[in-house]
Amino acid sequence: MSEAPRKRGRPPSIDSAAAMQAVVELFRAKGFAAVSLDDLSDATGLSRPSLYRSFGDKLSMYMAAMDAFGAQVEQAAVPALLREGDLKTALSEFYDEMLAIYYRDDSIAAGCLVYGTAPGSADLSAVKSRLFASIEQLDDAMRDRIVRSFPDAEEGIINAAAQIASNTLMAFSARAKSGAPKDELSVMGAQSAHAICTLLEDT
Amino acid sequence: MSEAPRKRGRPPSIDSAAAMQAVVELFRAKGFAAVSLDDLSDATGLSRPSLYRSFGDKLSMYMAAMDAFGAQVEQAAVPALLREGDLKTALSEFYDEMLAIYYRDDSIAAGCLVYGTAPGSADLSAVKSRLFASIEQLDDAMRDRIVRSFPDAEEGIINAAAQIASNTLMAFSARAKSGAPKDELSVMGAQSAHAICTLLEDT
DNA sequence: TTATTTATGTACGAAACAGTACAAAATGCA
DNA sequence: TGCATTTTGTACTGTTTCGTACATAAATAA
Repeated sequence: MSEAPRKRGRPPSIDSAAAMQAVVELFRAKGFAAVSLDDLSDATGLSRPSLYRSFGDKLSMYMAAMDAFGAQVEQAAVPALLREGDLKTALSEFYDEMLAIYYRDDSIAAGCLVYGTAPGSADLSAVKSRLFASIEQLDDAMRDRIVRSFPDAEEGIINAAAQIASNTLMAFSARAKSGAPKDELSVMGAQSAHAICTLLEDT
Repeated sequence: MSEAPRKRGRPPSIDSAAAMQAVVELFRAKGFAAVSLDDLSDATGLSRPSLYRSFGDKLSMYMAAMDAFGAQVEQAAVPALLREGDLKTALSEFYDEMLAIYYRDDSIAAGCLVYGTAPGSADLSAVKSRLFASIEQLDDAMRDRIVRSFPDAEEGIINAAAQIASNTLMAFSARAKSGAPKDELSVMGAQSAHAICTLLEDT
């Protein structure tokens, strides 16, 4: 499996993962339409033809960037949500992990690549579908986690709680982009988690 | 005041309000960066030089569109929030009015001009400031309305409730753009209102 | 060494774009 | 009727942008 059959021609000299990370950060900061291929070329250090060969056209790059960003979220934040323990701390810690990503790029509050920039480009059907899938995935993850802590809650309440939990995260992206300080959102996340638990316990 | 002193030169032949409405719809559907002046020219029926004279450059048009959109929200939805009665129905009806705007343009779910497209263009400082102001305004309106129904609630709870109420609306825009059906969001709004009231009553 | 295969960047062409100069059109005023 | 004033669209400039053709570079295979 890990055999390297030594390929034939000139070996690639580009760091594909690092380039993709630069692509993610650029789209995250400026959105889809405002980024030109020259911008991407500058940010990655790859020539425009190399970009095409590696990632296809601009839309493909954007979609790939969303995949990469999603993988980072999956790896960094989702484990906090799934950890054992009470729902309130799990949610709070999940939000904090997401905020660490949203505020990752020191100076600018880059926010969420998906929830922050995809809605503005949802006239492209591929983007719209991807956004829908991401939201659905988030709702499902929230619902599953809630059921785990409150197995006897009725379905309507569970759905409402899950959606509120999702909505909080989506709003975080907009708030981060607007320049809201990270600490403020962290408190907001804890309060939101508290409210969700109150709702679930109360019924 | 309403005197028309009959101006001197050639009278304007353009309907400035209708043109602005077309500008709003275009930016709402495609975001800031993806719209070209030729698109705006086609949509409004105004020539490019006329657009410059009437509204300035593209960024000015976008800012003016956000003002116009905000005025529509102020006129159509905010009264529902401020109406007398219990908080739950006031919130639910406010959400429904906002959804009517978000889904206004029959075919496409245009969502919110501010929360849907501004985050993706927040690297422009003017847009970022405008987004921040809009969110702050929404939070304040929610807080005021909540205090009116729950004057004795403690401040921390009020803030949390207000932010949840705001977050719900912001998430609506993203969900609408993703293609979520309007009815689904209407139910979500009612459930969110219910949760907020539960939180306030419970403490 | 020579041929083959793969990767890379320079350089090109076509299209889209923003912004403006300028002349024509439409009104009031004398 | 002519003059001043304001609006309007055509036409033009320089720039940006996308996408690709093509020649060069770096490796393996024979």
